[in-house]
Amino acid sequence: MNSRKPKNLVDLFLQQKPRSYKKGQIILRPDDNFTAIFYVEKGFVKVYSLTEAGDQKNHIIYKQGDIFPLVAIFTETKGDVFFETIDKTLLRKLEKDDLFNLIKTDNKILLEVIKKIAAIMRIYVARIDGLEYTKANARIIDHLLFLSERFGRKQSKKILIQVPLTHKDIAESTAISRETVSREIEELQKRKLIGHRNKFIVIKDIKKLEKELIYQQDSKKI
Amino acid sequence: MNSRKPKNLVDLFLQQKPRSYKKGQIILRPDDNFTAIFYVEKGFVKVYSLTEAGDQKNHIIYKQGDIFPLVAIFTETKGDVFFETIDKTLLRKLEKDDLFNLIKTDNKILLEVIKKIAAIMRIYVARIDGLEYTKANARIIDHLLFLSERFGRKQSKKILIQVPLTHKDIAESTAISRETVSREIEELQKRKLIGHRNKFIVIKDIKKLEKELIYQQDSKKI
DNA sequence: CGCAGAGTTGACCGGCTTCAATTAGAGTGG
DNA sequence: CCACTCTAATTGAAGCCGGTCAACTCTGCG
Repeated sequence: MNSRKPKNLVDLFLQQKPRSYKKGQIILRPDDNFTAIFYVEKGFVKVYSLTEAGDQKNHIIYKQGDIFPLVAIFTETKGDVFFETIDKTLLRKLEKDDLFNLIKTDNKILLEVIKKIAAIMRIYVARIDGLEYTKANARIIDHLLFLSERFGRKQSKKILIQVPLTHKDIAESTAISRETVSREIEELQKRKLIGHRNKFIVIKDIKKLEKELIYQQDSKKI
Repeated sequence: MNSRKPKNLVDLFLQQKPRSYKKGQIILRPDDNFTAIFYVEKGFVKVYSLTEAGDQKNHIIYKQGDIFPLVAIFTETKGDVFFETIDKTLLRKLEKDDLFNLIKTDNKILLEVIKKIAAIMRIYVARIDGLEYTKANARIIDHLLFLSERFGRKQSKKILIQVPLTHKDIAESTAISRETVSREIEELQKRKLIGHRNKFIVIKDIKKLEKELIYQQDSKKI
């Protein structure tokens, strides 16, 4: 660990040496020792678990500025999750002990950590909420809105979702079959609510999409 | 706020005056100002959002030792969630500013806060993972296992899930209709995997239940 | 005692998974 | 740079899981 005292959390990570990964590399697996913490400088890291049948269940995708793992580091329990890059990615790695030694004395950085964790927690809440839509198309639309908030970049009236995603990824994030995802996505494209620009999904009309979600969702009562 | 310097986080909360609530009272709603943080001394607080159709979507149930809200307090964003007691409950309330003033100087307590948050985050991860089972009975079985880990109390070979839950609650936590929950629960009772002791669910054979989950789940490949 | 909410049960049917058979596309190595 | 391979996506058809509706029972509580 570099000896210069870091100004803030990001500064601390940037003192570490950069590690570059290509797409599809596993950074951490369940049987690893979770003694280090990573900072995403560039790229994307997908977190998922596996069913006994071998199907993936995607939890979250970390992007630039995020740190991981959080649960394993701060609870001493390790989960059954894999961390895998889904694009060319640049990480910084810091030994857990080094971070803990620092935050024991540096209160400002500890508060930064807490805010990062809370921000990720907000994502998790949104994921749970989205997964609780009972209809497949509501779940997909909600997920698209979720993605546009987390990875979206506004371009005039449209929103470009700047993360490389396959229909398979979306299926594994929403508990829907891949085929149904394809069909629903195509339907939304036909209706000009979404589109795509070289591999990325584009939200063409977010207002309409939000209204669609309200309309689509199950209404047992009324 | 009491002037004596608290030894730890729980101690700090116990310095506040106790507030008792009966079942079904709403502690916080989306339009409230989230300027205070609560500690659960006794009882249970359910967190949920509403669909536009008025259906509840349950996120998590806080129990003794937990603190809330977390996301709203540490990210300055407020969600669309309700906090409601589901039993006779005792809470301690602390103004956000008081907590922040303390943790600015008391590093030990801040670290305690981070660990509490990480522990809750672990729950959220488990919830996401459970909601990503595509089959209803897998989702229910997983949820029962989840509940037994979070609220279970071992009694000889059985596990008593000590939290008052209705089938409706389970339905709203798993994105399954209430009728289907009833049918699946009954099936599991018939097969002696679960039972009930005065309003609480009892896991009679957790090993079998775990195996059932493996067996039930979708296996597209092989 | 009566009402409201929770749970039960049966029947129906439709949304989504599953299976299968191609097509398209992306990544790899000579 | 092109051929080869593997994964992703498309499309159609069939069948079933589970949502929905309805009618009824049960339970707790004021």
